[in-house]
Amino acid sequence: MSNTATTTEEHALQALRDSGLRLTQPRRCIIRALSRASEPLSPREVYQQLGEASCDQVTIYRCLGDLEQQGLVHRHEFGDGSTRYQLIAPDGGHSHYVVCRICQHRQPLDICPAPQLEASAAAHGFTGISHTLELFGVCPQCQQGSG
Amino acid sequence: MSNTATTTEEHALQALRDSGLRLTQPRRCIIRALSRASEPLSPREVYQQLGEASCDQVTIYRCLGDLEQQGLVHRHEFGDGSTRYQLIAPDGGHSHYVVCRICQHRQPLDICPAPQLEASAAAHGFTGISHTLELFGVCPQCQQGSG
DNA sequence: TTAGGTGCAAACGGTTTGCAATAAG
DNA sequence: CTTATTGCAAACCGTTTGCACCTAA
Repeated sequence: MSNTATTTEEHALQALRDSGLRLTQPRRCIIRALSRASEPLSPREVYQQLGEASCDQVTIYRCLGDLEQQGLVHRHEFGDGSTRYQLIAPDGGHSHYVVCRICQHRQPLDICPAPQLEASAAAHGFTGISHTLELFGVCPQCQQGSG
Repeated sequence: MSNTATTTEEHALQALRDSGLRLTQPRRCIIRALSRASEPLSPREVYQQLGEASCDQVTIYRCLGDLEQQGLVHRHEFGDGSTRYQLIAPDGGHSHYVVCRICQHRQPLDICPAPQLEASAAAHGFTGISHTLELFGVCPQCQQGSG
């Protein structure tokens, strides 16, 4: 897992600098936490990851908001009441999931209809397009358990 | 706008009956409010629509939850802090929107990658699949104002 | 008759806001 | 130096919960 040309983390840091936002300690830590996560993280989860490098939860909310506005993170709404964020790769890469309605288990999928969607939105004159996409269903295990 | 074979409203009422849920006054009114709306409605908006046929807001939350569980409404998360619901047509029809990040204006789109998505989720053994999909961007008018 | 549904009031919990103190550039 | 950013405390507000009463079937 050594870094390639430009890691997702480096990309985010550089983009922050370029956008004129200050590269503060909390922001570095939050970006690092996101980059190390294997799944999208909620503000609370980021907070828990931080440990000693901790900062106030409010700072996390604000930072994640900034990152989203800069198009550096992808937002997920898994329907459990809290928003989660995932660092977007330099090439725009991100994930989508199917969430089990019963046990909340998340299965990442290998699809993203983004191009098609963005074309449709662009046709109406919209720019700077992003999206949110989640699937919900009942996972194999929970199907057994309940009939 | 006279009704065809089966209106979306009738379909929902029948489905509720079939599922064993009781056809109460509040549920009828809420379904009617949804069927008359030209856009997805939040619990609060449903409440405001009801007028004299009013019921408690808590009842609306519960009813919308039931309808979603029965797969009769499509859930939308426009990112403004409240969930919105849209009655699903007998043929499964529903909409997706691009929401302007600046003025919150919503533009309905004519696309839905559902089949592709569901196939992907089904490949992982999930059943009873539904989805949530929203696009975000800057609308033509707001581009002029700030650009 | 009898579950399932509803209303009311109160609790919950994620997120936002105001403002003084702090640190990045 | 200057201004963006942070931390703390408190407010916000959509949503959920507990429980007694009501009503569809």
